[in-house]
Amino acid sequence: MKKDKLGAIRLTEQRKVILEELKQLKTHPTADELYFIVKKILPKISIATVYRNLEALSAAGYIIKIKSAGNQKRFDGNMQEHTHIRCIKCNKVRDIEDKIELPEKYKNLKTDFNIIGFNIDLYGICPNCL
Amino acid sequence: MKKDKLGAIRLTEQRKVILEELKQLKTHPTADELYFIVKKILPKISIATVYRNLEALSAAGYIIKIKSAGNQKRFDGNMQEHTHIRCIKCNKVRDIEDKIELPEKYKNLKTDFNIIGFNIDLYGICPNCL
DNA sequence: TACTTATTAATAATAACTACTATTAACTTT
DNA sequence: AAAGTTAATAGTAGTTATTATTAATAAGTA
Ligand SMILES: [Mn+2]
Ligand SMILES: [Mn+2]
Ligand SMILES: [Zn+2]
Ligand SMILES: [Zn+2]
Repeated sequence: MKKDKLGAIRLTEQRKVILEELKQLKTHPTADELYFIVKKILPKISIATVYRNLEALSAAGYIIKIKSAGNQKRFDGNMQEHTHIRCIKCNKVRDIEDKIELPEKYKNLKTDFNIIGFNIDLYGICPNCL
Repeated sequence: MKKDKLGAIRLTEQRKVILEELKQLKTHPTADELYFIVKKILPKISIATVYRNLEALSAAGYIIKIKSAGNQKRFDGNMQEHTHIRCIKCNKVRDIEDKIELPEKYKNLKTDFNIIGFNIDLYGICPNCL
């Protein structure tokens, strides 16, 4: 079985197209937005397949799932570490080139949780909504 | 970042109880969790009233709405600036006393968005899920 | 008081997933 | 290659968390 080094998932035709199309976008689409894009290439694809595979691809580490933008999840094919800014009006997400680092002094915060990582995102208003 | 002045909403009995109960908790409850707590004091309250008023109270600046913890929103009556850590297994949210500041060098990020503020939250595994 | 507006409880409706099922495709063993 | 086994898919049903509607009630105002 030809499995990829990232996670153990098989890259089916549907998954390949979802992944390729997502990687070409800078827009952080929602599942349904990506469904309409992918449907141009695979007209018979089911929306459930898109949802299922966006989940599978993010679990396997191929893509990023952005949960904090409105009530819909958004997806990102750009695996470079980078920061996002989200529009509080329309929930669109834009990349910010700079990778924001957490200052040293916050490396050992007092908590009984086992710290794995952190998330920084900015929020504001996009040019379109201004 | 910026504290809004409290909006003008009428504090009905239901709203007072929701607010008081929420402020006594350190647990960042979901709407339905808070519904069961409030029901002990106001047994006839409707769950829709809890949802509606959590929205109203957060819009008016009385409470904080935490959107990035799983698929349910969580609410926080603690209006002191503070940071959260979220358990990636059970989505519970815990306070971290320290207020994390965005380093100076990130004050001038290159973006065409109108930056309003930023969010930092940590994630990890809570003692219960370990 | 009479009128107007806001809020409520109860319930219906919605949005965004998520699970199920029968079918097909891919891999493994014979 | 054939048969057996497992994984993935399309289509659709079901679920969950929230949001809208509605008729009744409470609060604010003239
Ligand atoms: Mn991005
Ligand atoms: Mn808190
Ligand atoms: Zn916008
Ligand atoms: Zn936990």
